[in-house]
Amino acid sequence: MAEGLAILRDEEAVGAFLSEVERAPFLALDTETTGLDPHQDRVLLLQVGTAERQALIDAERVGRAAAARIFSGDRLVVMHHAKFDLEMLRSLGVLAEDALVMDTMLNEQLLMNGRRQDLSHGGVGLAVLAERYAGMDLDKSVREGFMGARSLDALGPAELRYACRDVEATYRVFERQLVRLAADGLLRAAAIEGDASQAFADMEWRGMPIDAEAWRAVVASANDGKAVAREELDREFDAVLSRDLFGHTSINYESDQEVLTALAQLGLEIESTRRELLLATGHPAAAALVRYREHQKVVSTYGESFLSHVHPKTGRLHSSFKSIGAVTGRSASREPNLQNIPAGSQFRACFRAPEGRKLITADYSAAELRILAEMSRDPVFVQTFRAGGDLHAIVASQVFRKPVSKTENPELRARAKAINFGLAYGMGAGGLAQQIGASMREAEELLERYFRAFPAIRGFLEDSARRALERGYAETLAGRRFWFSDMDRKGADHGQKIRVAKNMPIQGTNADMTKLAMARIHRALQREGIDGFLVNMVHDELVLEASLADAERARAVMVREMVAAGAAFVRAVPVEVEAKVSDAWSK
DNA sequence: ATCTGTGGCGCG
DNA sequence: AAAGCGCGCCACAGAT
Repeated sequence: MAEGLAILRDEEAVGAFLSEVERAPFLALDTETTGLDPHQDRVLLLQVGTAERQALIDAERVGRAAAARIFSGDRLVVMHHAKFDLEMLRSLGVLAEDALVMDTMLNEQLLMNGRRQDLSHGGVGLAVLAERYAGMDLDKSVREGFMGARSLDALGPAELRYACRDVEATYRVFERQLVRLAADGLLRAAAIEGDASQAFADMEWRGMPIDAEAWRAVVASANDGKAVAREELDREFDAVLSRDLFGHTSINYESDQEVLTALAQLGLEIESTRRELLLATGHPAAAALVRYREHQKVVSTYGESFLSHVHPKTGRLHSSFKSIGAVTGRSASREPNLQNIPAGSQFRACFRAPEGRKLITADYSAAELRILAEMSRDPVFVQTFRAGGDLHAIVASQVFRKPVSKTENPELRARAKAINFGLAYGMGAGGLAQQIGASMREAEELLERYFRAFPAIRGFLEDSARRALERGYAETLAGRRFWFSDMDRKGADHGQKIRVAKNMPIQGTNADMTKLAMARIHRALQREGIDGFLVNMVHDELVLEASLADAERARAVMVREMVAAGAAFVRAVPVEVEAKVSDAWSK
């Protein structure tokens, strides 16, 4: 790495280096930046190379051109936490649309999923992997030197050597990971994750548009509702509350302890303050508490603190998406979480496209049940989806022995929907009884009727879960795996493992297809020159912002690519996507 | 004054 | 309330 200490500052030098390493099967890439915010901070250094040879590139002078060359053709570029580097490069104007990307961090998560407790953060850092796979010691203390640096001149020889070591480490780690990924059948999942990291990077960088004023109005009205609910609560609890000089009650309704005590004084002995138990008492005080809680939840979680995440430069919400956020393979969103915005509420309407633009919402219809149909090949499930029938309604009419449709006995359809999901994931008769407010005996009978109507469902779920426990892992249709080692170590009981074994392949396959869809949409929009980009993903739903002129084309791309991504895994039944062009995020 | 675990609840 | 799965955020409670 002798030449590594010189910084390349022109395109010819970059070109010369790249031709020297063009025979390498892939390149490792890393960046050093002035900070973590792609909208405020800059890329100083771009490091690229192999295990033997690395180049340091002056990012501000030739970063964009260098990146264009690095990401050209179908070269494989490997990064550790690629989303971060891609997002920082995105702010340099680098699109990397043809890039073939792999991510050593996501690879490690795939390899360790369920095998190590600490997989979420510390356990997959580059320094840890460098040590684990290549016996390299990445001196962490040098790394701090980069963060304060405002320019390349501030970087001394130690920092530059360190920058080269990161590339070397990434390269060596990936070489070793490849062998393990292949051995565990994880190459396809790794490819999906790598592809999706580009879409996630762009999505985070773009951000979700929000109308903060409209949002504040919704919060204000929730605040009013909370105040009213509070007065109502005070009236209900009047007999057991003490008041101060001003007549204010001193009870803290956020404290479960205090609430339980007050309820007991009213003669309501319940084991917890969960909504379900409160409502079951049928007492007006409990009902008032539930109403208060709803407002409280809205005001606290979706109140002013939510708006603190609006970016000062862009005015948008740049949530941080963790591609592998759950052991099933699902992603997670934070700061803010854009995946738990109240549905069918005023809040979703506050996510509005800017002037002259549109938001397009597209979601898979009954994704998990179609996946279950694919996996089980249950004849009734398969036939129903092929015929375009209403599965929940059919379940309801079979189980309740009454005609059910959107118009006839619709409440039974809603119950059947809950049953469908619950039973598919291992809910027992007890859970079902509670869910639908039936007796244990009735629930047992319903359950029996359900599984008689869909003979292959129970058999499939039980067989596949048993096989998963035998071999030690569950897996999705893309080959993503979840090992039971952590659960075993933690002493999880058999039933819990069985339920995870039933659910993970289904939920995880849904994640596989949505991520594949994201990657395909991201690429297609760029290839077709459409003015549109992803702004949110909620497990089986994608939200895209597009110009007015391109909205229809963008919608068509979404539907086409989501269906294609779904069809990569689900073949026995059609994959259906509902998409809608609108001014705001809605279903 | 801060950290960590837990209960409760928003979403799919 | 241990028994349907997966998350993140808020507030409280008990700890340091």
